[in-house]
Amino acid sequence: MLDMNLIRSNPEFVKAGLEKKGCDADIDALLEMDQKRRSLVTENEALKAERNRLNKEIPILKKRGEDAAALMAQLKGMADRVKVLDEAQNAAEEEIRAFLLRLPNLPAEGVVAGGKENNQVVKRFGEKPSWPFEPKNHVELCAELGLIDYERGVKMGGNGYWLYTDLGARLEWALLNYFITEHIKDGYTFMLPPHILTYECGLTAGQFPKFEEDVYRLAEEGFHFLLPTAETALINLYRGEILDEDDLPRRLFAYTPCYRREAGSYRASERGMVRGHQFNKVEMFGYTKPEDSARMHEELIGKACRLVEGLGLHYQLSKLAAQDCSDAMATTFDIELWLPSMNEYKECSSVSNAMDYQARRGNIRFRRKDTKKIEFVHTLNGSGLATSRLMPAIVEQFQQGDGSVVVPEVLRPFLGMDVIRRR
RNA sequence: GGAGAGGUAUCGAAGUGGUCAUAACGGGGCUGACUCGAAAUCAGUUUGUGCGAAAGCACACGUGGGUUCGAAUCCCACCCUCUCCGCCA
Repeated sequence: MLDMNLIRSNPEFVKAGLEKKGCDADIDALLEMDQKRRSLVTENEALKAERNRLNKEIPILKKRGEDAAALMAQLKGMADRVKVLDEAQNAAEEEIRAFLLRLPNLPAEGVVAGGKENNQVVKRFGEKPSWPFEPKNHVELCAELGLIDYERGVKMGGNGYWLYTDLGARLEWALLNYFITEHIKDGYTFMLPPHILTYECGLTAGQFPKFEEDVYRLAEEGFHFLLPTAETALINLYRGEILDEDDLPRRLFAYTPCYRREAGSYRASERGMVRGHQFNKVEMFGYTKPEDSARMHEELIGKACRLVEGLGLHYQLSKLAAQDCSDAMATTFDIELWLPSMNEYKECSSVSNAMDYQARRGNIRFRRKDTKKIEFVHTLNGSGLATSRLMPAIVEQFQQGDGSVVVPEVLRPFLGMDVIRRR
């Protein structure tokens, strides 16, 4: 959520930022609503002050045994007017809130305009592998090596699901273990949150109201949904709380499956595990003071890069253009893995700084020790990492002529083998 | 699922229609006094949001409505927590 004070005091700056994000919301209309609201508040509060003053006289009159009927009749008239003003004020506030909840975050300084085509590759690691034989794609490799059972996965979950079998399950688990171990080494705190969340969680994260249709909603009274990422849970850890300055920064990570409807199927172009309705992810999450969020963003990007580098995979790091960042984020860097069969780089991590956007939605604040002032925290998140594109990248990039796949060294202790072979 | 209890500041908790909700009482925190220092003791202090240039005003007793001149208090709906019983991994 954007700061109404900022919109009021610097509308041109806000408009320019929103335009960069591809949002054409009518800010002048919002300013008008705000003006209307404030004049209602002024009128209403003056009336209430007068009412409160007069009301205090009633018990005094009564105690003296005097007749308060005339005063009460006068106050009755005021009460009716207050009721009308209250309703108008509530309606105006609700209108503004609904408007603000749909506005995306402003892009951070230095984020370029435009969409995907303007993303900038800021770093490359490794090289595209080449082979003296015809390389296979990951669907073939995973099937042949018995890592994934696509058909039976679909039998269980329908289109968009797969089943990790035996070594595939163990490889997946080894990846997760590797990430978790590294995060613990870095002093991050491990969390296992609920997978079913309330509507309020999605609202705070910035996913609702816009993307209500993109999550799996449970058919029951109220609104509960399966989390699309652990970020949605972790952003709600301190919702509505005022933290001590000493509590910051907070460095967290969580493992959860992620459930996404992915309406509008990409299946034809994205085979295998590149896009599914359920995938595993370890998510890093940070809470900081405003002045520290840029530094933590660097830290999270560095951590995500190191995890991929540890696996020895060729990737590129991209700084996203404004319209490729999701709504809630001010700036985002993606780690994109090379998938030889697709001749494309595919995202396996997205590391973002939401600044105070999510904190405002969830009212997450902290108190400065010296001034005692309360401010919104900054929140950051990043995959560290999502596995569903790692396994394809690993089997494709590390395949050998005999159909086997060399296991990255860092996974060997967890998997207990050096090479995955056909059996 | 059944029965009961309850949601008031940083914590415990009083307050069942009025003129002290920043809110009794107690604890904690902070500041000061006393002390070589600490403990103990004493005194003071300790919510957030909105509107406003400011003074100040308004709002908030789980949430949303209702009754009333006036609601923490009465009525309705919803949310949450705890205890006991049942069921279950």
